[in-house]
Amino acid sequence: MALRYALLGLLSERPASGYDLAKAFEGELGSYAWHAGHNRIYPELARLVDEGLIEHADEGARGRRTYAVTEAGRTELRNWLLTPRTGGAVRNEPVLRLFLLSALDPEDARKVLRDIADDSERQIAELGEAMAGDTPVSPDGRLPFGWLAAGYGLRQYEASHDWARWALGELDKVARRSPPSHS
Amino acid sequence: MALRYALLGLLSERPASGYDLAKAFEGELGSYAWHAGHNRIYPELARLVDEGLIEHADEGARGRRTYAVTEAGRTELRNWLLTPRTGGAVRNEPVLRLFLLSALDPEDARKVLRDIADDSERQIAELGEAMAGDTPVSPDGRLPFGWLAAGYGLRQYEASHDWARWALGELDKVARRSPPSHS
DNA sequence: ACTTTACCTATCCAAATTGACATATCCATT
DNA sequence: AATGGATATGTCAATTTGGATAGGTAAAGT
Repeated sequence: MALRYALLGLLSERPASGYDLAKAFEGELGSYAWHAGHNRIYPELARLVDEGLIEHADEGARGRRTYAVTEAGRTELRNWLLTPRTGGAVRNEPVLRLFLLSALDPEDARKVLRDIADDSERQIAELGEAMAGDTPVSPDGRLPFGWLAAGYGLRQYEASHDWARWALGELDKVARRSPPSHS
Repeated sequence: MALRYALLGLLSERPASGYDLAKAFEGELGSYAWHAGHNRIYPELARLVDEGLIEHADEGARGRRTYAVTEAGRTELRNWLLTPRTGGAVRNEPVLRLFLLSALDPEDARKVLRDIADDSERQIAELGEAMAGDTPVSPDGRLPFGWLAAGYGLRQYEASHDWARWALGELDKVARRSPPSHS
């Protein structure tokens, strides 16, 4: 039930076709928040049109059809965003991996943690570069889509990095207290 | 396809019944990483037994049946954890909300951001308390389940908190540059 | 002794989701 | 003019999922 709001949100930034929307889900949005392929997008767009939350806006080349949010759609999205949801659906494989890390023996866990630390470091560098410079301005007094999200991503990666290094330290502590069996 | 690994992971900590496992998913594991109800757990346990990844361990009162991981299951879990997966399934409603925040006008966005800041502050206090004290030790040289995860959660909330306050600042900046229309 | 509560496993069905398949157009290169 | 790649929309069967429902046992309270 969250896909529809993702679509409404994307369309509220600017009108787009199903294809455009599918592209959007391949970026950070799809990697960190919610993913959907075109096979789910097209049917959902049809439903949204039925319900009057979006409307057919334009026709382009190759059968391209762009959609735009209606006033009703904007209201629906706003209501959803302003209603604090307790316990929305969470299904996050990367985080599940972290939860299960204790199932590995310390050596293996260390390897995974080092990978996480390296990876997050890389992402931090990338995002930091992308966010360098001044706050971008939008003519309508809003921050551009993605700017806030990028800031969030950056902080998440920093947190992951910190955590991985801390966890490595914790493993070391435990190792010192109860050294490996071959001793 | 990740549920099975969650189950293998939980069972590798200690043998448990389907009921126990369902309970485990109601805690932090289910809130932040992956959720499953008993209606999915029982069939999956049956499949895992079929495939020889877990085995029937014990029979208790009230028809209680506990399962334990087999050597094959342990290997399967280890392989999964050590194989860095690019783009595992992510479906995270709370984060989606953050991505869509730019769709709100600044006033509404501020309200949401303040809620996030308040909420994360509360969570930080809770988790910080839970983690106070020394690193817990396990007899087998492993960190107990949940300790690493709790550390991760704490850092995530701190990142959320930072982010929300930063985002509020960004909104202020934009507001100063292009003041509200009623001016 | 009786009742309530927690424990414990199980299945059914509608809805959601995925992966694979299908089709067609436009554009750039050769 | 032919080829190939990116654009673009759709469908369908098989699986996964979630909500509801069902039925039973042990322990604890009264």
